[in-house]
This record gives sequence, C-alpha cells and structure tokens, in this order.
Amino acid sequence: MPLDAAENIYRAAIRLFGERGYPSTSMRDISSAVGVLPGSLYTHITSKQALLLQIVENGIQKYLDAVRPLATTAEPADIRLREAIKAHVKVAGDNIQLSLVTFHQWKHLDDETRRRVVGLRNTYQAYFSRIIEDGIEAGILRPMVHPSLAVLAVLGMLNWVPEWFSPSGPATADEVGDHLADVILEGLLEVRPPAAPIDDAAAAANA
Amino acid sequence: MPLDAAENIYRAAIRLFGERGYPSTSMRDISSAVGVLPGSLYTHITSKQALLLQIVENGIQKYLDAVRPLATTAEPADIRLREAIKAHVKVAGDNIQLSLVTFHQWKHLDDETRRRVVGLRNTYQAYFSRIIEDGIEAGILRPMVHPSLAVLAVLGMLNWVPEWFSPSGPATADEVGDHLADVILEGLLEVRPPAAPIDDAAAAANA
DNA sequence: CCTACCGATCGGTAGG
DNA sequence: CCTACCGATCGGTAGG
Repeated sequence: MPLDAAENIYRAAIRLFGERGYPSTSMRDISSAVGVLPGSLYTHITSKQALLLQIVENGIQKYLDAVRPLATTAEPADIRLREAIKAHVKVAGDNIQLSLVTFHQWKHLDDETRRRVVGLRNTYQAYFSRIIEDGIEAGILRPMVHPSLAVLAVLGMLNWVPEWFSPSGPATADEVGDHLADVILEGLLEVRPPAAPIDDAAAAANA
Repeated sequence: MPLDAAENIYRAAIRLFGERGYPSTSMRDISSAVGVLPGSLYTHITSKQALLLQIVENGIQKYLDAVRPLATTAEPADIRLREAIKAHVKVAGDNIQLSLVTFHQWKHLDDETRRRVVGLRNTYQAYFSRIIEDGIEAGILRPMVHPSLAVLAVLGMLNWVPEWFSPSGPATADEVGDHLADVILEGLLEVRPPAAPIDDAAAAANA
C-alpha cells in the first residue's frame, strides 16, 4: 500500500525544508527526493508557497490541539502548567522535523498567510499566559512584576526542544516534559527560604 | 566622519540577513542598501559566505566573552548562574539583529566553517554546564537525573530573547535578566514544601 | 566604483 | 508523469 503522491511530496518537503530551509530547497530537490521530474510536482501541489503553508499550519494546529484543553480546565494552575509543558514536549518529540519547519520557516510565508500564522502563534502563547495568570490570581504561582516574561521564558525553553530532543536519547518525551516542568515550577535552587514565616511556633522551634 | 565602505556593507548585511535570512538576501539587496552597484561590493568583501562567517563569528564571540568570566569564578554557583543569564541578556539586548543572524543563519555556512562555529556554540553551552554542575556538587542547586536538561532549558530560554526583547520595552536588559534568573533559580511556584523535614519539633508544631 | 556580462539555477508552464 | 522550455534572478568577474 504505497503512500499517494501528494503525501510523498509533503513528507519530502518537511524533511528538506527542515534540513536546508525553505529558500535553499528547490522544487528540483523535492522532485528528486520523491522520484519524479520537477514539472510533475505541479499535478499534486499548486505552488512551493502553498506547500510551506500546508506544513506550517498543520504544525501549529498540532500544538494548539494538544495544549488547548489545558488552557481552561478547573484544575490547579501548577498542574495545568506541568501538563501543558508535557503536551508540548510530546508533540515536539513526535514531530521533530515538522516542528523545525513550523518554528523557523514561517517567516518565508507571503504577507497575508504569515499574518494568519502569527495570529495562531499568539493564540498558542495566550494559552500559557492564561494558565500562568490564573496561577498567580489563585496564589499558586508567585506574583510577578511582568508575568509575560515568565510566559516568554517557558515558550523559549519549549521552542528549543526540537533542536536537541532525540527519540533515541536517554529520556522519553514524557520524562523530558516532567524535568522541564520541574525547572519552571520549582527552579534549580536546592533550598529556598520561605516567603514568610509559617507560624511562630515553628520559627521558635528552629531557633 | 562617514563609516568606511566595508563597515557599511557589514551593517547592511546584518540587518538584511536578520530580516530575510541569508539565502533570501541577494548581493543586489545589500548593494542597493549600501548605495553601490552589485559588482562594487567585491572590492571590500571576498564572498557572500565570508560575509556571513564574519557576522556569525563576531556574534558568538560577544557571547563567549561576556559569559566566560562567570564559568570559572569562585563565587557561589547560583550567583554565577544569575550573572551569566544577565550577561547573556545584555549582549542580546545590545545586539538584537546580530544575535538573530548568529542564532539562525549559521546553518547556511559551508561545512568546514559551520563545524568550527558549532564548536564555539558547544563551548558556550559548556560554560553553563560547568556552572550548573558546580552548583549541584556544592549542594547549592538541586541534584538532577539529567543536569544537561537544565542546561538546555536555560539556553532555550536565552536563545529566544532576541526574538522578543525590545530596548524600548517596559523592562531593561538588566531587569529582564534578573527576572529570567528568578524563573530558573526559584521557579514559578509560590510555596514549595521543604525537601525533607527540617526537624521533628517543627513538624510537630505544624501538626 | 561602474559597465557589461557569464554560466548556473530558480519556480513554474504548455503540450502531450 | 515526461519533454522541453520560459523569463527572472542568482553570485561573481573582467576590464576599465
């Protein structure tokens, strides 16, 4: 049961756009990876741009679908943040090349479609903003002068995952997600002085 | 006192490579930004590749120079990590476009020079590994199953800074660095249970 | 720094 | 899916 031609083209494009970047990948590169001559591609696709758009939108949708459920559930925000981080890492681990294209090549989309994709990226960012702001309001997360900086810290950490994650590496995506959530939630410090004395008896007992 | 021609070309290339990417920037784009005809560029540079290499190596060196002093000082590792994060953010904030080219366009270098640049990137990563491993050994940072994951978390967060930092934004590079160091060192949780009971009297007093 | 140009390669199409 | 091809653009050079 061979893949149909359009699917073959789509997969070759993901790999090549990811390895060399969109502008450095020629339609001739894709056609020879698929095993047809360049002109034959255009029976199955309309243009190089449309191929990139299909890839990038599919990539973003996978992340949106995975994290959307965590954005608004009633669970405690720290648990939602941990699950959102794990969901992101799982999508990244299952779609490394797709993620590389999605995160790096969207800049080469035409003006109109690029604006739409930027909108989807902003929606994704808003999911994490919502979780973190909920957590601060509920007293579960630390109050911050600029909560958006925490969002950017989390997203930067997550955007970098497809660059180094390997399915054959020492940790599964689930384990990596947990460890990254530990870094974000608990920090790297071994001990942290309590924000305020818990009660006077405990303070006296420690003196 | 006008900039000399080579400096003009270098600056225009940083801006254009950062905005459009290396493969999508033509020498004709650069020449018209500088105000000369395409062929005239080659009096001052040897090739498009050499121009990219000059930019990327200069970019990496700025980061190496800024963080190297923190890699080996005798100060506590948590302070060194905070200062390293702040040093990185300061370089990023002072060189946003240079950083964008350095972080994204090195993939378009020739095989040989790309290998050298990857070596410099690994050196940079080793600075952070050293600080975090020192911290764990000294009992200042939490023991971790995979300390390298913490390094990748920090570098991912930092690599993302040039994408969103603005000198005219609400926080200076110094403040952003402190806030990001807070996220990494202390985490986002408001309270954290102690790793182990401190003493029995305190536990009893809380019961 | 300009004029004039080179061979190579690009995305895409007409016609079968 | 192939043959054959189009106009545009590319990095770079010779000669002045």
